Amino acid sequence: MLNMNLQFIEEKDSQKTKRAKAAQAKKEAALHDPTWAEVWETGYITKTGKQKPGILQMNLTATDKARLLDVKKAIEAGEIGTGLDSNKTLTKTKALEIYRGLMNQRKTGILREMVEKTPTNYRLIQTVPQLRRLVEDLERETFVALDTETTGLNVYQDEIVGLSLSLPVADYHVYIPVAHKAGKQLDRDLVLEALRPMLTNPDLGKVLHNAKFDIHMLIRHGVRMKGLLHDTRIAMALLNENETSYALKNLATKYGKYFGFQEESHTFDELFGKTRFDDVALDVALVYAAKDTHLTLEFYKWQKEHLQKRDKLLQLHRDIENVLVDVCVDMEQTGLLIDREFAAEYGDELRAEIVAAEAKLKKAFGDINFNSPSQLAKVFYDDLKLPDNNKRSTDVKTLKALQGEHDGIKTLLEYRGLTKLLGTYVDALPEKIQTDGRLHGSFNQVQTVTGRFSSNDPNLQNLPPKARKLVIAPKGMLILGSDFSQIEPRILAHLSGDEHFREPYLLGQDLYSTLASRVFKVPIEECRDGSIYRKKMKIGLLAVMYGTSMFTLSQQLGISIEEAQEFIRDFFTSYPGVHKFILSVHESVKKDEFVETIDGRKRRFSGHREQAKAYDALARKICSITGTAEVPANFWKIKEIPRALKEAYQKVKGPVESVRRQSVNAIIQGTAADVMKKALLQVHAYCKSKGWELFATVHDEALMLVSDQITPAEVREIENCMLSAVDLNVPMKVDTELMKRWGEGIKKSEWFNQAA
DNA sequence: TCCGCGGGCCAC
DNA sequence: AAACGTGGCCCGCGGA
Repeated sequence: MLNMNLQFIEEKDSQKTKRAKAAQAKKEAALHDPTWAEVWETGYITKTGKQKPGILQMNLTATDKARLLDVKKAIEAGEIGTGLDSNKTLTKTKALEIYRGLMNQRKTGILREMVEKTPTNYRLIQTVPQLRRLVEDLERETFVALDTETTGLNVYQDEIVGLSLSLPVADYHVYIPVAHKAGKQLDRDLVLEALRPMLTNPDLGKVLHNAKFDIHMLIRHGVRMKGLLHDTRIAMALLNENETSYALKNLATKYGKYFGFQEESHTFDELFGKTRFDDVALDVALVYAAKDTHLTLEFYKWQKEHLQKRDKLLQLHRDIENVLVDVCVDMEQTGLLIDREFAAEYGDELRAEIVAAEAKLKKAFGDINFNSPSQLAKVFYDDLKLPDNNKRSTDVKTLKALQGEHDGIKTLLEYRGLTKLLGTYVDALPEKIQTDGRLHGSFNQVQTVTGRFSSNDPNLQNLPPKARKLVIAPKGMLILGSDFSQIEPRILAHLSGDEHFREPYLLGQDLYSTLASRVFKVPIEECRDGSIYRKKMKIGLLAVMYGTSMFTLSQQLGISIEEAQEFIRDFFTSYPGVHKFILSVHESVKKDEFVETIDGRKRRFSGHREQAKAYDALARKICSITGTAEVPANFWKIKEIPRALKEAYQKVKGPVESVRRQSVNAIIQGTAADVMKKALLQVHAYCKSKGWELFATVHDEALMLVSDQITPAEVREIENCMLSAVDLNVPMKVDTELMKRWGEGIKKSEWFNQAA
């Protein structure tokens, strides 16, 4: 209920939905764009300069559309002139030119106004006495807000040019310039040394927005910050995982009215664009930077109130996410050692194979760019007249189906694999190596709606086995990877409480074999590892957990839709607790418009209640006509159902079923993410005590660098760290591998056997 | 030259 | 008529 009074509940579209929506929007914009017509009013000018009346049919990007509306408003308000005679029509080019001028005019105006309105308790620290006074005042604080301004965003290369601090007790906000190109200021090292006791004091709480960045920057200048109290970016992600932007200024613009910041806040980009912060004049820098920590401080107080009203979320924040920041920083600092020689050789090898494949492809398909789907589609479906099924797709699935039609397709598939491996991994990874010789990817603990980690620049969570081989352990060290075995099915077993589903885990039997034997009603001997029953069951369970449609399942299993339906029916009959659990999630998300993990992480689905009610009502109506318990899969073909009813049902079916799939998945995936985060905290602490280092996490796996003298007992310790994060009503299992080179892991038992 | 988008594809 | 959850990166392509 508490969620209702806040504007937290917004739905962020998945990448897939976003793409679909964008495509649709583009289509519509291309057909008819009244916005543009409004701006032009009298018509439009064609490329050749001819003026035409009527509505312009032009494909406008959403950005341009917004810009033109902005220009229109500004002209009407007299903010800016068009510079045109009144009888002339505005061209698109001219309108965008006016827009640029308008932006510059506004920017200058905003900055001037900001400086003029600098609050009296915003202060520049430019002299030693001022700094000394600041340090004295800091001693009376229990927490402060902190931020760094830098030359750029690369935490391994860029530098701090200033620090801002907000002092709640002393009630003032400072900016300490240390490396601006102009203006009176103190030396960076001197300032950092003066602040070091305070920065490294774990008992003085620090409040930051996106603390990871500033902690990295401070490490770069030799200071390891301690005492992170609250990260407003992380807290915001917990309070609303659907937020479209987590930039502080955007959040302030949206939520500032709740904590005393009425006016619009402008992002760095809006105000400074590509200007480096050390080029910014000090009076401007003060008002911009001090406002940052001022905002952060007030935002923190406001967020704290809301967290305190939500026990579980507060705990999740305090005990998991907040303390995880340091783990994340360490993980990124450790980075990965890349075998450059191996990468170079492997790259050459791949390049040779690609050249050979290209020659074959040229013979088969002509001199086109084989990386271009549009050029390939032209050759396949226009020239060679291959069956296109109205899709003209060139993806792997389609190509595999077409393999029999043309000899060159097999080569194209090989070529795809080779170029993907080379371009995305083998060539790309070494290029990201920083000056310290290590590859430092970024791990983000609050970038996903479910609570999983994401990774980027480069993404270390999607390296295929062949690319993992580029990563090696430094001398005297080994790579150790521990992963939770079947964590998501185990969580489903726990949450559903299904006796039969839990049984194999309690008895230490193979889950998929047991499931297969029960569902397919065949002896367990026929369902062992490698059997077709077990394989099908694995796909089937994924379908159950993620709510796959019968169509997709039938495709994946190579059976008819009816057989797929029967399979799922049999599964639910065999495991009624699982069925009950899934239905109960559907019910609760319909009632609450959110679901939560065991640790209280929420995923919210705004507006679902309404749609789910409509969907259920329409489904009942259809069922009353067909006389069935559920809407038949082939309802479109049933003549007795009125067309309008079919259409109304179809319209809500997609979104409602999508939310249902997402909600079941969010609980399972999100709980697994919570478990992994707790495990990382334990593993990190243990590694630190040993002088070892965590360097990555891949959803259900923790990867670390350990001594090559590691003992079996120490491996058990690590596994126990992982297991201590789990509290389910079925046992958890952790598998550990050791290796010199990632992707060449050897099970711990074999590793120690062979060493002995 | 840079940007955004779409198709495609890698991981769990 | 549309068809499975969570992510990020590469390339081509069209537009500024």
